[in-house]
Amino acid sequence: MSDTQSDAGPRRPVTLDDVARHAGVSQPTASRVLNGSDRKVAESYRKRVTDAARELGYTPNLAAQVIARGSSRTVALIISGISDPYFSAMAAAIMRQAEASDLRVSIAVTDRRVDRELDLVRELRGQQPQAIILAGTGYVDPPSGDQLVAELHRFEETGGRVVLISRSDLPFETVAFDNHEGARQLAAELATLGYRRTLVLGSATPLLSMQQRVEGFVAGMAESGADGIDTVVRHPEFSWEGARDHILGMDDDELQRLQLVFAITDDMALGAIAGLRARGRRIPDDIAVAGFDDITTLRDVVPPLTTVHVALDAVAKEAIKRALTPDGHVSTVPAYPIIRASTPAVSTRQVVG
Amino acid sequence: MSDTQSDAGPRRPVTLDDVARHAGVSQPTASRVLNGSDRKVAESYRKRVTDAARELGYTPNLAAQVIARGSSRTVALIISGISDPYFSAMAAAIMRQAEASDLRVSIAVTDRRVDRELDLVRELRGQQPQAIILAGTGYVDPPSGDQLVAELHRFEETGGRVVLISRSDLPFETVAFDNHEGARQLAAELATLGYRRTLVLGSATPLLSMQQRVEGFVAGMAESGADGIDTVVRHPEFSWEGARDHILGMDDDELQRLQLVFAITDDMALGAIAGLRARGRRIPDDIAVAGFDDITTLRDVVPPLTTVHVALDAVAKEAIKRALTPDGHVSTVPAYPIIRASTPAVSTRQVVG
DNA sequence: TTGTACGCGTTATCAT
DNA sequence: ATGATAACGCGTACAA
Repeated sequence: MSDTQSDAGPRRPVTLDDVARHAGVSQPTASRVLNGSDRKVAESYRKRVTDAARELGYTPNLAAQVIARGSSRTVALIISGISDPYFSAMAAAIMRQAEASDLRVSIAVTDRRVDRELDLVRELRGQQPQAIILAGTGYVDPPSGDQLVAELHRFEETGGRVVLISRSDLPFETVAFDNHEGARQLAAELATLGYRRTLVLGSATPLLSMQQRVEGFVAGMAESGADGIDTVVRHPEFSWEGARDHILGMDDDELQRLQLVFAITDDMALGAIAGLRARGRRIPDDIAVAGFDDITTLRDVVPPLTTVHVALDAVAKEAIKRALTPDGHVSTVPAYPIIRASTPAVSTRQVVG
Repeated sequence: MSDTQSDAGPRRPVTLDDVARHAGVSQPTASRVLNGSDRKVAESYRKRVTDAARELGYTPNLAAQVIARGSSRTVALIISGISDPYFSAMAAAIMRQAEASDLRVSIAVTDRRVDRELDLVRELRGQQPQAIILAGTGYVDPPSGDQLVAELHRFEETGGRVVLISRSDLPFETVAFDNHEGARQLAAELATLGYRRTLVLGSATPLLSMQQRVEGFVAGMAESGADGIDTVVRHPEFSWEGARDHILGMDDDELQRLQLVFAITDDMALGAIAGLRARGRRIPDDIAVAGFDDITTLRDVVPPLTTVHVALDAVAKEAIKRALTPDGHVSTVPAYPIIRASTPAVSTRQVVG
């Protein structure tokens, strides 16, 4: 009461105690009115407290609540990046779903650095989140896998939940989309369209879900039973640039005889297109291209890119559900191919060069 | 020591106390070793503590640290969305810079709902962050502006910092990029290229920075002094769809005589292109298009889109710097036009229709 | 250098 | 229904 509104240096934030005193009630009562769930407070008191809170501009100190309660209505999301259209869509979907369940999301980014993942889990564990969601990268042969598992187990032991998205490499609840099956179906459809000689652009970084896409595609092509199936798999750097550079560095003859490039992500497919164009190939007239993910960016790409669609909203919804209440073990969200103009039927296509 | 590793239900997380006891030292000593900055602890003790911590899998309870310290090495970022390529790039840049300063970033999304902004500030204030960074939307005539300002002031009074990005509508530290000047220069260059009859797609939502882009562009065109300058400004919904739909709904005659569409964001420019193509116009043969932001997506767009580039990294760096130590009041990061193939010189262009 | 004691803002337990 | 009082996990004077 003694300090004026003037700029008297950083003041202490308004606490529940201040509110209680201002309202002439005890601190627990104020707590019950403002934050507690059981509302057994007389109307007259209730009003005085809410008024005081508004007047003083009270905001509950979240940290204090977490400490006192022991839980935190927060989920921690560990994701490889956020500028990438795919991951940002994933993050957005998760935040949307989380908000619907009145959950805060704290995002941590690994930037594809393997060891960061372990550090982040350790750090996030300190936030006492309801759950830790690991989305994105999942290495085929996790370098610090044991430690990561140990850390996550500790988190589970203290009541936290661990949810994996698109990576079944660790022994925790997993929400997967069917990378293998999606790629397999895509290959099947493309084979039907007449494609035979394909370059598959995989990932130099050994990511499990990406490997599944490669394998699914190769299997789909093989299963088609068509004659002359010829699928070459390469593993450039896992990025737009990596795909483009690989195309740029290709042998001219090899490029010439190719009918189709399938990249394991749309991002790489777009990089491949950039490379192909730089080498004077027209799409789809000279060569067809297909990707995976069905990112939003595709709406602005010409020609429309054939890809595999993943229902990110469904994934996010399931992930948040799992984060709140444990379910079975692995659930799979379907992924299905969408054929667009970048892969027309081969028969109707001019044979060039 | 008495409990086994077995699944005996959710255990209590390991606390500093546990570590201290396990190491046979006092709790403050453990604190000094693991978290404190002054390292006046005997080497023998130090080792015992770190060993115990590792063995037990100790992680500091962040909430408790925040409470005890009163500060939090966290900045809160309030942003309109995260799936949008522009905002996700902004968020990514800020996270990158923050990490370099050993700061956590907690992201909150408004989804363009006006009132959310106020709610979020209130809520985030409870996290006791070092700073609150408001990026993105800034309304010309803020609906709940006074309350927002009051809330932010309270935050500042308690030692927090407020940093605005690209919106000088509120009386706080601001990192702006020169929307007006960038758009003005763009218009000047386009006028030089021979463009006269332009449709400007602004925003139905009254966003200050967007208004500046419109005004800058209009001014730039007018200042060119060229004959026949004819600039029409429209305000469709502020989105890809809004821009596309506006084009789709345009009068045929009006569309016919246009030479150029300038949209205040690349996102809208791409929507406009979609609309123009749906109406059978080729770009840039029939009509030219320019945007603003220079989002990453543009690398995959054909023809390459003329736009205004903003150095987001510089913006983010400045914002984080301000978040840590107050500076002047407003600093401006330059924005400069990049002419690409979507706006060729008019003289070299076929006059169609 | 190390330990004791207390405070941070909140919720929860228990009398009243 | 309300108010003392004790946690929660950690940092930090202060004393030893």
